[in-house]
Amino acid sequence: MPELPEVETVRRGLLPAMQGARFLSVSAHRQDLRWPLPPQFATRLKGATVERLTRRGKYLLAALSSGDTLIMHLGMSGSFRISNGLAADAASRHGAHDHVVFVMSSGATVTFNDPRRFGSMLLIPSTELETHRLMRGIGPEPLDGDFDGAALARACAGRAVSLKAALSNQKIVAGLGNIYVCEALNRARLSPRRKASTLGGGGAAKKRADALAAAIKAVLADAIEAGGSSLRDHRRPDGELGLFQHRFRVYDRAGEPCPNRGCTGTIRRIVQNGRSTFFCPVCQR
DNA sequence: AGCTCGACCTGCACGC
DNA sequence: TGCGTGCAGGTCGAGC
Repeated sequence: MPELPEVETVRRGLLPAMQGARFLSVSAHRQDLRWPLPPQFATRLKGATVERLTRRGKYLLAALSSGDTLIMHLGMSGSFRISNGLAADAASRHGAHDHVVFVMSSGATVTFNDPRRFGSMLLIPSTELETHRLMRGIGPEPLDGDFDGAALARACAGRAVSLKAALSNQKIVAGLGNIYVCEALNRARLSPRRKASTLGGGGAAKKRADALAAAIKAVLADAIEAGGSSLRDHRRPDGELGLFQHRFRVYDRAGEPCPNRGCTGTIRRIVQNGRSTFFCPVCQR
């Protein structure tokens, strides 16, 4: 499910259920997510209050009153669902792939579901967050004010890889994945096959970097405003569908006309680094 | 160090 | 109907 807009949508959906609320009970129906759940997972959470629920790239971070931070990642197929039934009920009444259930003092039950189990939950002392191996080295937040063409060009300097590979790399920019990389490159009219290092330098290179940084910000902001994308039946925590999939310009649109103004090209699918890329070979150079 | 690729897992859509 | 194949919004770690 999750690239930055979906994770941000999940975060906003979970806020009223989790932020400021205490864990009344925690049930782990499966320990073997991407990594095994930490020892004493339920015990360490129980009784703690979620002081702040934030996001870094595609990670959700719950800072707890206990001094720990709960790090959550949705992998490819993870989702959260909020329900409000009787607490004892809700925790025991769980369906297929409901791996973790939090019963919160807000009255909400928060259920983590993840068929493929590429998602993860970790618990680490908050003081170690910044130096943690999963956090250290994550690139700039693309929606932050100081992310711009120059920052992007700097991160791509000397990179022999394609723009597609570079933007998919969380160390270069945080939060982009297969969909939004394709979408941003189409908006910026840049080829996914172009070398990332060609964003560096003056003149035309600077124009490319500025256009790409602006396109990344725009597509992410538009997608968040639409509540993210809902593919394959995925839902937001409140059960609503995100709507941005209807506004994809290229993703999964091979054979359709390029939507860029004045362009008569046709969207094509290619494979880069083992993943589908969708782009317009006519206007994306 | 950077880069490519296989591996991790389940489910679904497709063709035979 | 069943079975095989390929594909899916991620990312880690082995091996060059």
